[in-house]
Amino acid sequence: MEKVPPPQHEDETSDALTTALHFTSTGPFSTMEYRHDVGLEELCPVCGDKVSGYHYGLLTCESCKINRDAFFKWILPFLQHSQGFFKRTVQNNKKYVCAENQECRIDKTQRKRCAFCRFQKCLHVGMRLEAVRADRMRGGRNKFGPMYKRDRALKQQRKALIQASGCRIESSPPLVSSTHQRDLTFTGGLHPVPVLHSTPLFTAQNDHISYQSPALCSLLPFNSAGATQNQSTSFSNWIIKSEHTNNCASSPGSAAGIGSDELYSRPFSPQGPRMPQLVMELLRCDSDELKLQNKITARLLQEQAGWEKQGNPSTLSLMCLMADQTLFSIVEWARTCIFFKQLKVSDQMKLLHSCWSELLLLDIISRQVLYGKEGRLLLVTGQEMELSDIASHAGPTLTSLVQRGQELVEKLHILKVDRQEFACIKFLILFNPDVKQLEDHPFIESVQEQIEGALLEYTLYTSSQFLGRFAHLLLCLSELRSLSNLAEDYLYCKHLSSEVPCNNLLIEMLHAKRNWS
DNA sequence: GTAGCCTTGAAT
DNA sequence: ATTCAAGGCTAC
Repeated sequence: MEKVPPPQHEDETSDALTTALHFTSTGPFSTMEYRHDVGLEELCPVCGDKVSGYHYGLLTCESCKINRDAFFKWILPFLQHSQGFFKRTVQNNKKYVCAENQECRIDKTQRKRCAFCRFQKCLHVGMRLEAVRADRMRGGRNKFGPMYKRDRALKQQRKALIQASGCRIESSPPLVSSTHQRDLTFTGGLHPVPVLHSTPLFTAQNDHISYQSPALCSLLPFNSAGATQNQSTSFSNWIIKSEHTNNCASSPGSAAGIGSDELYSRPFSPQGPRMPQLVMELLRCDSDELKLQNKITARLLQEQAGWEKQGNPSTLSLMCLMADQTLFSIVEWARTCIFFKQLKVSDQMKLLHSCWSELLLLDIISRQVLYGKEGRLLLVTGQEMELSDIASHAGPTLTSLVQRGQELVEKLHILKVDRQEFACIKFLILFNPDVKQLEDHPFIESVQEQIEGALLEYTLYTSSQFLGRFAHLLLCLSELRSLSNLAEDYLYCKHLSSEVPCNNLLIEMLHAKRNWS
């Protein structure tokens, strides 16, 4: 569906960004200085054979590249209504069926044995449907060019990190145990409620606070560079106070832009990978979970007073109000966090408009992974819902969304993703260089690269199988993106049928993104 | 059907 | 002019 590839910004940068960009524009792993053969010694993620180059979105071997045709025969039954290329292939409409349990092992020697599982694996590792040309035109370049370029730069960086550390993949011991924190309880004074609207959530108090659609720009400081820690921003009837207890806004490195020299200068100590300081800096930008819980609970308590007039809202409406409040906290996090507050408000808005739903979803998912219990949904207020209850009350779309969300939570849980990694992932989502018409594109790209580097280094530091882990995290990121798109579509439908509260930030963001693209 | 090699052609 | 990831060809 994509029309135009994002423009390449490799020109020299303005003074304000010089420090931050120094690392990527002149450093040893500049995106402009990769060698052509970077990564070619890698193994095909589908079957483990030697890769022959980038094919349909990632480095694979020639054999798995060629198998796109069979892949399309497999996918065809699901795309009967598409036209063009698929119509031409329709006479070969051969349906692949797995003779086993759709979980055949795919490797170099066995890859021919099950076409179904092979192509499922192609999909799973990230081969891109869109890279196959409907018109079968040969040669030329496609929109994946910049992506391949970034990937190469990252691989080069990774290789250099490994060389610098002198460590081998199989000999790197886990240096730090998982930082899972499952000892925290958030039940507080609130009781778990199986289905929200069956029980009053909060005891009513205070006056009803109504609000009109607060524009995102009113949440952002007029001059982002001048944002201070305790600045109050008012909009409509809300007063939002920045109550961050972290020191990210006032830390010495972040005020005028973190220079890579400070945070990311020496990839490794001679002994091996070290804890990247940048990761700790990103973590410091996170607000405390308990404080967030109290703040959002308090706001919802105020809201509740207004409900008595119209009767209790539906569970879905309540969830939207909660999501709306969480969105406020996400915007607050963004506008005070490192790197982002250096951006112009216009770029800040573009980035937030593009990724709000991913951040929101990540917030929910990370809460389940870090603090949740199996089979239950832990809300931002600290309350819990039975997932089976949600499933029994939800329609097929929401049920499948929840199901996929649960699967992602499970994946991240098995990976034992910790707060540090979630903090990095949040930044990776926020600093998306593929967002259109960014004024400070080079800066945003450089932040993205720094964060990727830091996350990679962190996984090196904490995991014995770091390469797989890093790749897994990035895979989860793409699943998160597709889930958030589905969630947006779902929400939009519910909005059109007036089943969710309007005039809030959530709906405003929903509209803004649709108008934008 | 598979997979190694070939041709193509927009972007650089 | 070069690059390199598309699609094509064909021996197996």
